[in-house]
This record gives sequence, C-alpha cells and structure tokens, in this order.
Amino acid sequence: MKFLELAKTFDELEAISGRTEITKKLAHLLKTASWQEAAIICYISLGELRPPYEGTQFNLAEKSLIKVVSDLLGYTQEEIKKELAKISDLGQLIGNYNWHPKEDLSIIDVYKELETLENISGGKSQEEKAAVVKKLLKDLDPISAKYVLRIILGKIRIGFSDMTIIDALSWMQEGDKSLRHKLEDAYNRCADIGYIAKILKKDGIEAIEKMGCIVGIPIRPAAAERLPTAEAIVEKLGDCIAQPKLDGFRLQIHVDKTKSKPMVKFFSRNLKDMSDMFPDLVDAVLQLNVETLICEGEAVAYDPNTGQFEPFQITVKRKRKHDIEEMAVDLPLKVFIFDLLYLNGREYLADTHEERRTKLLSIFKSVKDDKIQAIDEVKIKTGQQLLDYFNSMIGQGLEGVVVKRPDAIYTPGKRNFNWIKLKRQEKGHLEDTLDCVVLGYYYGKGKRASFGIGAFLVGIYNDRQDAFETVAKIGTGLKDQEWKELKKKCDSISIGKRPHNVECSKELYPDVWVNPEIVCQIRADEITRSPLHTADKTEKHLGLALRFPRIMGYRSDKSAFDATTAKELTRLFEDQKKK
DNA sequence: TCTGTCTGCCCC
DNA sequence: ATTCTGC
DNA sequence: GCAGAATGGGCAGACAGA
Repeated sequence: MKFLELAKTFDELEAISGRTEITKKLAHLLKTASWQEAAIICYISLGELRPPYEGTQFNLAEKSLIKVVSDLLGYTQEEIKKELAKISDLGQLIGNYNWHPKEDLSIIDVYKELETLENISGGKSQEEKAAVVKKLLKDLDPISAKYVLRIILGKIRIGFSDMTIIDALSWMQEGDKSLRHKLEDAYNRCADIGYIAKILKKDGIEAIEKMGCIVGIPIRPAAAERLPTAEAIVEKLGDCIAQPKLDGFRLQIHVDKTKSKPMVKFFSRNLKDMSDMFPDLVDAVLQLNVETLICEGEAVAYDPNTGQFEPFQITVKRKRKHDIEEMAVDLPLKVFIFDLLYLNGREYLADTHEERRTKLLSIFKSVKDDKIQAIDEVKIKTGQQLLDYFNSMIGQGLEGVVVKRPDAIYTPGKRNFNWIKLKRQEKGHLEDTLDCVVLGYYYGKGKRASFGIGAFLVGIYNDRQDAFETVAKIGTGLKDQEWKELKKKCDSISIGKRPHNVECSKELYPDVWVNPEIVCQIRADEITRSPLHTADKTEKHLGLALRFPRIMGYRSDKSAFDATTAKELTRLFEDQKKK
C-alpha cells in the first residue's frame, strides 16, 4: 500500500466528526491492508512506531522541525513561526504547499525511514536528523508530508485513537461492532494494538479470544474517578474500603521466577518500561512468595535519615537513566502494593477487590523487607469515617485517599467509579482559590489555534518589589466560548512588550502581553518551589508555582493590586508544609 | 567542561 | 495531571 | 459516560555551541 493512500484516508477522517463514520472508514482501510501494513497503520495512527513499552523516541519535535520546514519551503524561521501562530500545526502548514514528489513511497518505506531517523544519535545528530527529514518530506507529496510531520511530532490529531481502532477492527472483520468486547479484552491484557491487528488478520477472532495476560507485557491500568467530598463518595459507593494515596509514581510489577534467571519488570502508568530504573527494588520483589506475578503499587522516595516520604518533585528524580545506583542510596524507594492482577499462572482481573486483597496479603506473609509492602486498607461505612481517615492521611503528609468498591472487579484500561480519589486541595476546601492577575496569553494548537489563544500567564502582586510576579500558566477550565471572550478582552488591553513592573523568566514570555488588570480565580492542588516562576522569588530561594492550575472564574470586583499577594501566597505555602 | 535549549504517547 | 466537547 | 484533545509544573537526557 502506498503511503499516499493512507495519508489521503487520514485527511478524509480528519474532516469527519461522527464516530461511527470514522470507524467504518478506518475499518475499510485496515481491510485493504496486509497484516504487516495493518500493524504499522495502528502504530502510526497513534504517532508511534511500536507498542508503548518498547518506546518510540525521535528526539526531534516542533522547534527542530520548524528549521527543517523553513529550509525546505525556502522561508525564514520567523515567517514560518508567524504562520504557525495562525494555523494548527506544522503538518497542516506544509500540507498547504505544493511541490512535485520524487518518489512514490509505500507505507513500509516510510516506516523504515522513520526507524532510521530514530536511530540517529550522538554528535551532529540533530543536523543529520534534519537532513533525513528534509529528504523524506521532499520525496513525498504534500499530503503525505503533512502526516509524516505529525507522526514525528507524536500526535496525528485526526479525531480517533486506540479505542476507535479496536472498534474499527471489529467492523473490518464482521461489518459491525460485535467483536468489540473480545478485541478490547485482548488489548487490555496485551497493550500492543499492532499485535492485536496482526493476530486478528492472520489467525482470526478465535486466536484473539485465546489471548490472556502475559508476564512481561503490561496490562492497561485501571484509573480512578474524582469526587469533591467524602460524603459524595460514601453516597455513591455505600460500604467501601479506603487506602492512602501516595504521591509517587505508579508501577506495574511483573515477576517470573520460573525462568533460569528470574525476571522482574516495572512499567509506568503509561506503559513505559522502567525496569532498569529501580535495581534497589528487585531483591525485595523477589522475596515475594510467588512463581509468577503481576501486581500494582505506588513507589515513593523517603528520607533515609528521618523516614519521611519525599514530595513528588524529589521522588521523580528516581526516573532516570544515569547514576541510578548512587541515587538509589541517596533517595531510597518504598513501594506500596495496592492490587494483584495475576498470580502463579492465573488471572485475577475478574475477581472482586476483596478476593484480590486476600490473595495479595497471602503473598506478603513471609516478607521481611519493608521496601515492599501491601498498602494499608480500612473499612468505611460513613462519610464522617472517611473524612476522619482522609484527615489523618493528610496529617501524615500524604496526597489523600483512594476509595474502592469492595465487590468490583479490576477493569483494565477504564476510568470509573469503582475507584474514587479524594485529594487535598491547597488548603482542603472547595472554595479555596487564589486571585491571580492575567499578564499575557499564548497562541494555541488544534482547536485552540482557531480561537487565537491556548493558554494564559497569571501572576500575583508583590508589594515589597512593587511588581507582578508569575505563578502559573493556565490552559484548562474555560469553555470554548469563554476562551474566545478572554482573547477579545486581552486584545483590548494588549501592550507591545513586557511592562516594567512584571517579573518573568524568558522561557515563560507570552506571545501577547496585556496590561495587568484582569483578576481571575485559580484553583490548584499544591504550591511548590519553582525553577521558573518568579512569585516570592529572592536571591535566597526559588519562586513559587501552582501544581495542576485551572481557572474557576473571574473576580471583576477586584483590582490587580487587591489580588492574592506574594506575602499571602508564601503564607499558604508555609501552612501547607505544616500539613 | 560548562551552559543553554529542546524534548518527552515523560512523570504527575 | 484537569477540564471540556461531540457523540 | 466514553473517547479524544486541549492544556499545566518540573524532572533528566541529549545535544549544540561556547
């Protein structure tokens, strides 16, 4: 199959909004393809070359590709950037130009070329990569070039993703969605969509039905919903159980002790292989009384002197490729196991939480090493009980609690109310927001590009410096219409350059500066020390920033100088440290 | 060797 | 991570 | 409610260039 045929189909798909219509068209494409081609189509539709746990990394993205595109089209980088501000992305941009393609490349040709691109590394590699991309784009026609660029950027953004591919595979085979559940079950157990497509095309649905969990291949993780209060959660679940929510990273742990050399693998929430990053956990995992095992837990770093859990900013330093052994000494990890998915050749996905919990505890009986332990769990009957438990967890410096339905099975790949998280806000109450001042805005991508705004910069007033200092960028919380309105408002008070009384790192300079006068309510989960933001920044310490910031509304009754002050923000930060 | 910039289906 | 939107 | 697509702070890694 020619790459152009694929690109043309993508172009058609991009224009369709109806899910069923997209699915049918995709099904037709997959039917036409060979099984090798179908697998490749699955991967590149997701902006990947392989399943997530094998990884795809070009180390080349927008900034570098702007150079390639400007070079190719014979414009300056400034001219390209100017046009980029108006339209959605580089792919779209290049697709609007015209040239005569030199080659008529197949899907497999392009795939091989992308693999080549991935494998270039070392000194001068950026130059080499640029040359390879330029040649590839030149050889291709504009429509194909558009999608090749989007693949390298990691997102093709044509309104479908993995679950639509699963649907399309059903349509491809049966002409309806009757195989959806079987295919989804297989995909949830083996997160390699290209492999699913290949097996279905080669061996049929019978082979798909036989697929189960494989130790060493990640299962798509279940996720928790969020509710604002303890009461709402108990109302929703009735009698339930609660576990501490630790602020580290989620690990899916795979163990196979039946091999001559025991295997231990760790996968991230996004199914990345992190197996080499935690050599200090391997021995602890091998103490578990199992032959084969897949379980899930949360890993958190702690201070070896005090035993205190470290904040996420510290824990995340353990996600690294170099100096692993040294960091394991300075920042030891503990991992708290909260679920069991597979044990000694048997799946536990369809067992209830209670049954999985019992089985999980049984494998911890003889484990001495507290580097790995089963997470605590308490029974909850009332909202008050849950609130008390939540408060005691917050008191211990944890992120909150996760509440679970005791009779629920494990639903891989799904976010639902079987699990509900209750998290600490910056002070613990819903009404808790900061009043911040809009300092400027940024152009957006995709749909936001058509609004002319994708995010905005906010700050607070520091009376000691008589200046506005930045505390967050906001990219979520407004409706489409509200984004348009904010842009209009900003344009009416825009100014050509940074006002003298705004302190801002260069990396955060907005595309359009505005006079500091719009006051908005910002909610966040936490205040952190920031290497970039300037709020409360002094020679002695870093500034402050907001974790997970979002806008809740405006404070038109307030002037910019009446907004939250640096002093107040510092106070909130200090209070938060005290619990 | 040091520093700044860009990148990451990154982690959250 | 949070949030919004079309289906 | 699902699936998808917008967007956040901040870390280490990979290079380029001084």
